[in-house]
Amino acid sequence: MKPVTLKQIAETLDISITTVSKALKDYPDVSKKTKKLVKELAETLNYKPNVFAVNLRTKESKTIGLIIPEVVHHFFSNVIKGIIAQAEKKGYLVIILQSNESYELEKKQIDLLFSKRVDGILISLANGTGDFKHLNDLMAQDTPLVMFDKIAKIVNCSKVIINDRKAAYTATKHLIDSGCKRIAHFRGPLLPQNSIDRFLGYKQALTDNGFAYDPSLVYICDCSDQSFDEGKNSAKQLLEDHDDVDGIFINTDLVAIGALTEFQKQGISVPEDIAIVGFSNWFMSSVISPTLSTIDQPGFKMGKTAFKLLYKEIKSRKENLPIKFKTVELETKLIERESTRRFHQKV
Amino acid sequence: MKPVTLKQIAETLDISITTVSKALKDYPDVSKKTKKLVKELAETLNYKPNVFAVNLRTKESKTIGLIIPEVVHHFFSNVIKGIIAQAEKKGYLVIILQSNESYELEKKQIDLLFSKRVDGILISLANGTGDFKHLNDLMAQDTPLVMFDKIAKIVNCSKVIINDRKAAYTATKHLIDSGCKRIAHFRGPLLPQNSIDRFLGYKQALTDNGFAYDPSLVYICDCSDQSFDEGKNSAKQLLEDHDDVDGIFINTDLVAIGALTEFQKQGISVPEDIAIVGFSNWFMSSVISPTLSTIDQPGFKMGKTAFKLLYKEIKSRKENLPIKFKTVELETKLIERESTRRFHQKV
DNA sequence: CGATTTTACGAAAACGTTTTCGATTATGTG
DNA sequence: CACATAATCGAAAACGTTTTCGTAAAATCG
Repeated sequence: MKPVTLKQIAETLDISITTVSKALKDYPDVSKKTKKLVKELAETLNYKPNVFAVNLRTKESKTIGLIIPEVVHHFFSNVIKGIIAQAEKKGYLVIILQSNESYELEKKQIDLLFSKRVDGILISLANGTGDFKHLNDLMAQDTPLVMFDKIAKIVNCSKVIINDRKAAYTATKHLIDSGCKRIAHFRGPLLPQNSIDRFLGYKQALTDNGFAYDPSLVYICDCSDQSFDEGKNSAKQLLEDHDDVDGIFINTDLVAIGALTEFQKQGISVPEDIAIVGFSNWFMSSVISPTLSTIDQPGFKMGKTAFKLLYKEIKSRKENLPIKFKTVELETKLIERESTRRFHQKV
Repeated sequence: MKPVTLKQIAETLDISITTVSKALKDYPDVSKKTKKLVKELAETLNYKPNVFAVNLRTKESKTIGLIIPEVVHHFFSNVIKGIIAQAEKKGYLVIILQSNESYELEKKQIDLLFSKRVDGILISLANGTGDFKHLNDLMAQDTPLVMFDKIAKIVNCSKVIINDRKAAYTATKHLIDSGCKRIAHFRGPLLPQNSIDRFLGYKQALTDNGFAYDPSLVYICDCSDQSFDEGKNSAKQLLEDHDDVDGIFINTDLVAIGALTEFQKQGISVPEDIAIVGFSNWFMSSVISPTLSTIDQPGFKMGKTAFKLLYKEIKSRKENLPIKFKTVELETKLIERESTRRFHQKV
């Protein structure tokens, strides 16, 4: 009933534990004969090394931690999938924790993962996180850390991101190229760098192309569970406030779809009256009517590369090589769909 | 730089390791005085017990494994969230693996988790899984296992499910009560028990209410990534095959929304021409137009209770209590929305 | 055949806890 | 004061592995 150990194999074969261990790991100083004997017995006894002992000896667990603001999220769940897939390839397991966008929770979870002695941590920051002591402490204690998507530029570690600003610029430029003359923006919450960057990209696209930036055209959506409703509400508000807006760049597909729904309800036609570009390329955006132009945000790939960076760092540390932090910026691309398909007047 | 150990505390305080360990765990046979001393020093040194050693000693890792067919899935991601939330409450961490609906992968992952010596495993079966040796082996080797949602009735372990058959019956009955005279069914793949049960519930609702069961009204959707498109295609096919269908019970909300989209495109109005009931209560179904009637499937709660059952089993095993397997059936409820709001003619 | 190198093996320490059980000291009782 | 009891403590084993280093036997060589 009890799990087989090296000791048992050693005793039944009447050799030492050392030799058994070495045989199983193909050390050169054990004969082919005994290797074969040991391996066969191990096989028939279904021997599995006790990871607890291995961890203790080797000081590593082949496990990494992942802290994510929200699991139920189309983008993040794709990231998770990418991370798990890549980790599995390298023999790593991943423990997932959810910060619920709370700084306090995030701090606790970092602590928890550290005390669990994971080999490294992958994190996408909570919106509330403005202090980074917990992250710097972690790294000071020799735990590799890489941040993705929602990052802190100040923290010195590897990162994988998209260029939110550039992507937003492209999205807004696309509205301009589509002939929009007055372009609004539904932005995300004030805190995370991403919504700031997207906002800045929007703004710069405007000014670069001779448009005046008008703060009254920027609406804030607190992208929570109610994203969809916030889209609807902001759309409603926009219609009350302005009658000349003919294009909107929206922080997120779900909010955009909310807005779209509201417009359709009020008889505003998209894209003829108002063109819309979303963000994320959520699968639903290719599915609704009109299909939604958007920025493709490669979640799965982000997960994969985030793990790859972490893996490199773990390896470097083991081999005592110098570790150099890297920031990789993943390509986004504009997906043109019906919601911006108007009379094109490219400049 | 190196982590603090009991030994270091013991040496600086000039007492034994034993006493330090006991002091930290509030054993009765150590004086308040030394307890205070030890605890204070541990605090200032930021002592964290080495989990690897603890695991080895106690033979448990306070970690459970979770195998799920697909992470990027509205229902499953809610289950994941529920599991993580409940596990965290009890001090457990969860390792997530994805089977991609593959039996082979599932088997490997069970093996992997077993060799990682997780304290227990939560699983929702892959569609392809028809053989259960890997699960029975696992349990024979003393690893607690509980299955949820996609289960195997044959395997003797705790389970948490919904009554798919009953829910489907309710959904279909609702169509009948809404005045539908000829009701189709878009079912899921042939294998998993869930789609079989939903199909059976549909069938029984028909026959119980004096409707003839017509196999030609049952369409199969292989609920993969392309669920939405399958919904569209099945809808298209249905319109070609039959012109008298006025109600459909659909295996999944996403497929239902696909069908809905196709109907709208072809000028079939929902619910007037065809009423639709979906399954899952995906948030999108309350958001599209017309809003979709559906069966609410409590993913988050399912995750929580699945962990609770597993936790109980882990505890029982530790205390050598007899373990009794339990199957808990979670309530589903019909959500009536616009897609079935016709001339009600309740019997 | 003696010297040297290879080959094959094992003893033992170490990783950091937890827990049993025995020993020592302090306290209480008559 | 002698003795029993209670209060504190620590030695040591155990969990199962990995790895260093030493040694004995076998093979090689001149």
